[in-house]
Amino acid sequence: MNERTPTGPPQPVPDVTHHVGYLVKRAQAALRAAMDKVLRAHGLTVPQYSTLELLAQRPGMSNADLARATFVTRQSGNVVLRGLQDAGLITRPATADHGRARPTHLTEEGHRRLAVVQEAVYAVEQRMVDAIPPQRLPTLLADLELLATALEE
Amino acid sequence: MNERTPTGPPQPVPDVTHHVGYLVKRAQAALRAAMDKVLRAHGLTVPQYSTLELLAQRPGMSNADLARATFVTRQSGNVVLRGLQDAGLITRPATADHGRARPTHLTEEGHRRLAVVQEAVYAVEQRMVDAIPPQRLPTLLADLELLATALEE
DNA sequence: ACTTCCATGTCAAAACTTTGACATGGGAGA
DNA sequence: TCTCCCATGTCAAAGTTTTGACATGGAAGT
Repeated sequence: MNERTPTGPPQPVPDVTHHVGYLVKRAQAALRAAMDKVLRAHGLTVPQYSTLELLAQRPGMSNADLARATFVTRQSGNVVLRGLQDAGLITRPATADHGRARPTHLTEEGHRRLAVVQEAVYAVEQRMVDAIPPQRLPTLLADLELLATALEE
Repeated sequence: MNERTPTGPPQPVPDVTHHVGYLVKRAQAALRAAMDKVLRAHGLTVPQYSTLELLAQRPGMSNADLARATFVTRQSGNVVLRGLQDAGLITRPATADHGRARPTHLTEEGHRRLAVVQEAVYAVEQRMVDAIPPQRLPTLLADLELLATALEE
């Protein structure tokens, strides 16, 4: 074992459940469950909601853009868009004006549905924000971004 | 808009990609991709690895225990265990000694495979740890746990 | 002892996601 | 201009996960 360190004060052994990776996974699983729960009441899935939210802020994103931003494949993104289109929440031009990318936009109904759902979803976000000491929140956001970029490069 | 605040110094508008929820999702997606990449080389999936890791630290966990700990359903857990059993990495008694729960254990081969894979996986964990200023790491871990528990209750 | 309730294991079907493949449009560089 | 390369959209198949349902073993309370 370790020769230098005498048996110090009782410290919990850092098992897997205290690793960064496990905690990130756990937080995400809890988030997913909470979002699923509130979205189901409005007949939307998490990827569908995420897509609406992104389109509200950056209208004209293509399927490939949205897929990257929601962390799924283009093929999955396509399924999501089809569902939203069938529900009348988004529109896509039948023909691409430039390249193959077809810019997507929210319909009036899409904006309305999003506004309604946002109340519920933001409440979930708020539960997270409220759980963190206010002065630590900016640091937490920065650190989460550091984790992501460290793994993405 | 906001009447009190005069236009201050240039601050980035907090769009969706800066919300806690989005960043947690992004970090987890990056983690998943990184883990998949290193595990694929060893012929294991992420749930399979997670299961091995948990069993190494807490031998005798049942399928239901493992499913909860790896954030999947019992049914998915069952598939994972079947795969590991077929690969000879774990053993499950054919009959339950108490209740219906069948305690699972690593085989010798399971321990060996885990030891090999751990090197690669811990390198991924280390990339995350290295990205965070050391004095902030304990706080980050604590905050991730706060996020999770806030959503779980 | 009996009933009720809960957790577990498992089967089958449905839903969702990814992998693999291919065609098309456009830009970069010879 | 022409060729090569890359990104996009989409189809089909495979793989994975969840939803739903059911049977069984034990524990708690009556």
